[in-house]
Amino acid sequence: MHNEESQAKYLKLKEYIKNEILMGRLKPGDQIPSENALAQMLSMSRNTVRKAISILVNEGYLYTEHGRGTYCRDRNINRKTSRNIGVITTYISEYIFPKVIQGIDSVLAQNKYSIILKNTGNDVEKEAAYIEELLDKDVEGLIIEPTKSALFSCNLKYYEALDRNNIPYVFIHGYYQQLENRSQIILDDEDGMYCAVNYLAELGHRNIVGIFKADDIQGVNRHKGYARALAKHDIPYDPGYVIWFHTEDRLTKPSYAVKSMISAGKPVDAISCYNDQIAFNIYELLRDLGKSVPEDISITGFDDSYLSVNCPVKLTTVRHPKEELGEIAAKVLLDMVADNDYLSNPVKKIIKPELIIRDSCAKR
Amino acid sequence: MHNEESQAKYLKLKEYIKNEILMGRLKPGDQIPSENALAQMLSMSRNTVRKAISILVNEGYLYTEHGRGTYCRDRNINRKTSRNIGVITTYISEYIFPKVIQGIDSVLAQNKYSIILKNTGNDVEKEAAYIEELLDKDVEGLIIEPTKSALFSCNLKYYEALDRNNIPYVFIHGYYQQLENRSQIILDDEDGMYCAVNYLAELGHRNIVGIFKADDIQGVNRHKGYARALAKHDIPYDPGYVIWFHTEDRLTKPSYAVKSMISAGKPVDAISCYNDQIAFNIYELLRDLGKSVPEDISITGFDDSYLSVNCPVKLTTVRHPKEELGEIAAKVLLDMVADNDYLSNPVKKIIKPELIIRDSCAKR
DNA sequence: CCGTATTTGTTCGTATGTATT
DNA sequence: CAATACATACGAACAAATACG
Repeated sequence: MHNEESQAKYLKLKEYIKNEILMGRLKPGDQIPSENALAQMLSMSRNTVRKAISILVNEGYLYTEHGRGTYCRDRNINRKTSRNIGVITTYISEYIFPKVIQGIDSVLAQNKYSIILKNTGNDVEKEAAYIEELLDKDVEGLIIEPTKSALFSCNLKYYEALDRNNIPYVFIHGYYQQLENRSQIILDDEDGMYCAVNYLAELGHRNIVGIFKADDIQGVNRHKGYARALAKHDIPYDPGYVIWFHTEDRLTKPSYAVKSMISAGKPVDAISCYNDQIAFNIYELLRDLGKSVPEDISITGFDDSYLSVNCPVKLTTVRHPKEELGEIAAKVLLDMVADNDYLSNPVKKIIKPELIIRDSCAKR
Repeated sequence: MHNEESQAKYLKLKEYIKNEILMGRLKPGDQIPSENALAQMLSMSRNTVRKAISILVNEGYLYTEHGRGTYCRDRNINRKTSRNIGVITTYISEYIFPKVIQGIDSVLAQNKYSIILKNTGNDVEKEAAYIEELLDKDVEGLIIEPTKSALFSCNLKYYEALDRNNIPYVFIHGYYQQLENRSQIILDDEDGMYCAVNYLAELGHRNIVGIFKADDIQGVNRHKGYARALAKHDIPYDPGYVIWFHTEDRLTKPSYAVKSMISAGKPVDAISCYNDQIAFNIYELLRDLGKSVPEDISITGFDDSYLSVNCPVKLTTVRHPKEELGEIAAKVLLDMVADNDYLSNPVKKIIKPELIIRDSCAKR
């Protein structure tokens, strides 16, 4: 077999039909074209068509009636009792993930549900593949941390498939603009960063660098808070003080950009960072450059993670209610599972963060 | 079709083979004649033979191997194809858990398996409940971090149920003595602690405190390594220098015990800790007591976690191959899933740890 | 009720691809 | 490398169930 996709013809047809069903273009009870018609349309032999169909019959997507035709089966029957909830995260890291999943697990375990864990590594295609996989596994609901949520989601059709199959889902941390009217448990990222930058400005700092993640909505919103706080204090917004990084260059870009600024002699009073990881890296960079925190430069983190207390100079940061967020998401989802009309009642919780003042900021 | 039984040829062959298996004339592992051979013998086309075989493959009576042949499957219990693997951990914490699960996930995702995650909070009854739950959910295998593995397991019957149901499982980090001949991927805890204490002794320390967890087998084994290293250096074993703690008092007991020793004026040269978390706590205690590390007292950790590098004085510790361990466990489990006779071939991997020398130990 | 067209079900033959031994 | 075994694919014929005029 030497097809472009190096995939068997019958498998391609199988996937095609399966997709039509998942995407709702084929609804339960709908008749598919006859074997002969398909064979002619797709210029393959009837035998090959039959092979594809027989697999889908075996998997429960189709059923055949002798002399009548082949039809799409209603697969929603056993869905409601699996007592499994899918959790799709972007990263399984030491950072805030463990506490969030702890919160989710505590609520789900109490209600005798299990977590099916998937992580995308912030890869949009994996997100699509995993939603499809979980559709197959009959989960009763999903908790999803969106992948690259600042970008337009190309996986919209998969979310629509979830809607059609009556599988509720809750977004955490971020959401897609196209799916704004879905349930979501998020932090008020704008307000959080506003608090941090406002605090820096009140301490007398004027040249405040902002470091933000460009590819998720949290980064975009935190940047908004940064700009708003500057405006309040009549500090002109200078794009030269704003550093944007992406998932792919997260380990190099922020440090490199700050280093360039400082060695170019640009005045820097303070640096407000996208999160504690960045702040920790910036702290180490400044130390290596011979600058002391907070005497020479103040820095703020975000998330109130273990890093903010483990850092030699404890970081002033913005509280992220990690476990609580997981708990709320799980509770909201279970309510949606019980509610037949959940699509009309999306739940949006925007958690107000608070500033945690520690040792990494000083008066100017 | 006008056969005597008015039955399709392929159905007859199917029933015939199925009967041979049920009557025990075809035993698990036996090879059936090749498709061509059967076609010739029974004077039917190879296609018809294939149809019969494909049904039996689907029903789980046979399996085919490309290029080799078609074999009889061990079918005393219906081996499902849920493509789910249960993972039972003791804690979902920031500590080493995320990296271990990352390793597990990377291998399972590659093989299109999903993780069903359960955490016991080190509660033996929850362990039992979750094994039972996962039996219900048709997982194909389990990766289990044993709960309180130093104690005699009262959940033996649940593990026996797994055996009876042909659901393979792999222990990680520890194991139960009663289930010693099951697959297990563990660290050589004794050797690891031996290296650490040996290193301390070679630096000239004699009064070496050891802090160990009493309720898991890792603690017991690490204690053995501690004792062996002392013996090698002719340092008498003094129970007064050994601190045992349990899951429940892990946050208070070690610090309290060390504090008591020091305020009682007992000479302490070095402290070798059960893990980096304990070492980190002890570091903070010593700092608060005005002792400096490593000048006044040397300390060692265990696990090479983020804590050992985030600690203001970077900890000398023992390397724990967190991701690798997860990967190995997942690979071994998948091999067992494919092996009908996995119970006779337990895989035991004991990973040799190595000492990571950083800044928390000094010559006496 | 009959006949015809359509649709799925069964069977055969043939050819070629690919993995294993 | 050759032989063997399973995998994919095409084409053809006929059987059996159904739909419809």
